[in-house]
Amino acid sequence: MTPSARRHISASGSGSAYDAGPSGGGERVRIVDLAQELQLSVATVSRALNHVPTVDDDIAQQVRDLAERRGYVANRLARSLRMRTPPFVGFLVPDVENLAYSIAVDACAKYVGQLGYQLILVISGDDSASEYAALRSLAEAQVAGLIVAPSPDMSEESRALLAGRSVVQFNRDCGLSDYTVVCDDRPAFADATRHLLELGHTRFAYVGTTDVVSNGRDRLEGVRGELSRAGRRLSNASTRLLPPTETDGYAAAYELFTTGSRPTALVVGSSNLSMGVARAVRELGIAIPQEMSLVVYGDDRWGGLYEPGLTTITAPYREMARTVADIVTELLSGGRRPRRGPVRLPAELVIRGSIAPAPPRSR
Amino acid sequence: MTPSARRHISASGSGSAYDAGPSGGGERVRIVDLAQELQLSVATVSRALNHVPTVDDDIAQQVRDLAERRGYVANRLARSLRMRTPPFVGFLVPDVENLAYSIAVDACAKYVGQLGYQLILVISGDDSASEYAALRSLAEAQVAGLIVAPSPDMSEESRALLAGRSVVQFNRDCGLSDYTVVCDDRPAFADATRHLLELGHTRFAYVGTTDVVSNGRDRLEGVRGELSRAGRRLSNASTRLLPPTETDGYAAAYELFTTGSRPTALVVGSSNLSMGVARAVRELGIAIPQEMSLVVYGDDRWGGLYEPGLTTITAPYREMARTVADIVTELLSGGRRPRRGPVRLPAELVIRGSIAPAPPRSR
DNA sequence: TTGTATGCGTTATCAC
DNA sequence: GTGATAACGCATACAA
Repeated sequence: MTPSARRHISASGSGSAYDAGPSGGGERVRIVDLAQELQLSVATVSRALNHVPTVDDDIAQQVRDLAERRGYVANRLARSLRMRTPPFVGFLVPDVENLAYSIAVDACAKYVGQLGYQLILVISGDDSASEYAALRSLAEAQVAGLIVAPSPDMSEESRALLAGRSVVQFNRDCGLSDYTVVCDDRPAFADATRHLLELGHTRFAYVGTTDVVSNGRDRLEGVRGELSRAGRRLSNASTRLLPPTETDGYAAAYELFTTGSRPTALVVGSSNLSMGVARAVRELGIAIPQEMSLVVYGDDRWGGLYEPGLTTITAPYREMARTVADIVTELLSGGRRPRRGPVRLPAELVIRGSIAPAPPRSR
Repeated sequence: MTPSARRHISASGSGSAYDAGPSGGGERVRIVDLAQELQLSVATVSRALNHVPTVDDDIAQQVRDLAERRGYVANRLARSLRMRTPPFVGFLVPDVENLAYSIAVDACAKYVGQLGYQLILVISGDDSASEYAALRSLAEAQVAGLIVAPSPDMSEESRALLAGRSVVQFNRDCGLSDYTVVCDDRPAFADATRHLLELGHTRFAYVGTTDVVSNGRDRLEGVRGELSRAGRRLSNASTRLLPPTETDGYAAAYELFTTGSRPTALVVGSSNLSMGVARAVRELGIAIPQEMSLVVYGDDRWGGLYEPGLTTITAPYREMARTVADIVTELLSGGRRPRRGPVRLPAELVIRGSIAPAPPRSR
């Protein structure tokens, strides 16, 4: 019995359209099957399929025709094992709902696809144990390169897993690689603060994420720095650093608005937090911008919908995505290495009606 | 020379931290390397690594310790080739920026990860050629199952590629599989229309996507059906079916608002279109809801921010994601097959201030 | 131009 | 309890 004989066991009277192959056979067709049917060696078939020029034109055409008819699909796992060239690129993100990540993942999946790679997406949930598991599974898949948006507290084991591989850091710089694409938030937050100062505000508050991640730190420092240049400072009571969730933002804002003297200017340093803050604002019936000026962070697409419009600090999502995709592309295509060092793309401040002069009686 | 001897060529004085392995070696360590170092056979090492009980406890521990020390990472491609059990699940989406898809992708990546699979993400861009290429690459990766949000005009070749595989349709039903998770938009669109009718509106307009996809059709039919029950109909002039992009929405709305008699009630049937429409509304200074009532579709997170709030029809994204992840999970774990037939989750109508009685002088 | 034989890293089937 | 050895599907060095 030939090695492939046992393959041809499937019945002709196949079941539903979903569980039968193109020719009615459930089993995948391999090179050896084609070779047998054409009375050729696997080597010749392989060469024909790969357009190796030494193979006879007629034979080659025959092979490719048969391959098409029989619905032959190459096994990339086997090919990759033999060629020692992995077909995958990994992308690790905390979550893919975040617009920054979804746009970047989208761009990278398209780009690497054009290069013949495929993108394996893994989610860390910003949890260091899940992150390690995710990275390990990427390593097991022999990824040719990986894009990593590290969690704030990446473990040593995780870092070790990354050693010796082509990695590009995205959105967060944790010193894992020479290749990094981040958003430079600081100037935009400083600008926003300066605007608020010029509008006469004195009671500032900031709601942002924990400052161990570089982004969180930068945003907070943007506000703090500009305040201190004006001889002011952010009190601890009016600085809230939280996990980036809607509910945390809501809770923090609610408390901020209902205890002590209410701030007249509030800057929010995260997209999810912004949504929670907005909910608290609306629920408490706080008039924007008459009673309070508000600067939020994140997706700008809805900010312009209603009057007075929402002043928004927004990351250059598309540009970040394009940049990281370009770097990965260059890294993979093996040509000249991309320029080393972090690429810092400035965030943009979009001013709309949600900021206004401080109310007269403030302080 | 032993097979592995040529491996140990890397120098001790390694370069930067990013291009050296944990032990300073750039080469990956394989089972045979561990076996040689411990003077064992590859079989024993493999068994120890896989916790096969027949192996001596001491030996097993030794092996696992060494594996850890040397940073051994299994090659899943080789394992999968041998075991004939693919480690991947594929997910095909038109784009991953769309909230419905990003949430579903997120959920599925997490779920399949827990089952030891990894998710390969491919993007079709709603283009049938890219879609075919994407599906083919998934087939080449030998995916154990795949989740597909088909493009409106999926080609025959693409369908053939899907035959014989476990597939779950997501968000769009194109008759590719018994397993389908979609949003039932029709009732919500009908509800919205009924509200608008009760508010005395007579000049309706609808801006939606081309109706060849079931979703687009359902949404339009929800509006049309309710109008006809009230003895009214949507004129062709006030029905715009377009590709789902912000710019298309803007252009269509702009034209709708500036030519002929302006509608007093507008329903939008797509998230991207909604953003374009909103931009046109604001740019033309149309007062909502005084001059026009507006119902949009999509992400509801920002709709409640400002007064009067945005009446929104929103898909149950989380529930859809959870459902599709559950089905895939059941399909993969090979237990009892999930219940066949499409799962239709109803869209939700969130009523806010953007709808109001029709202005007095209308018709 | 084509066929034979070998190996990619792993697991499984046999002996021992 | 352990060790040779053969496969998994594919690509290539070498022989013919």
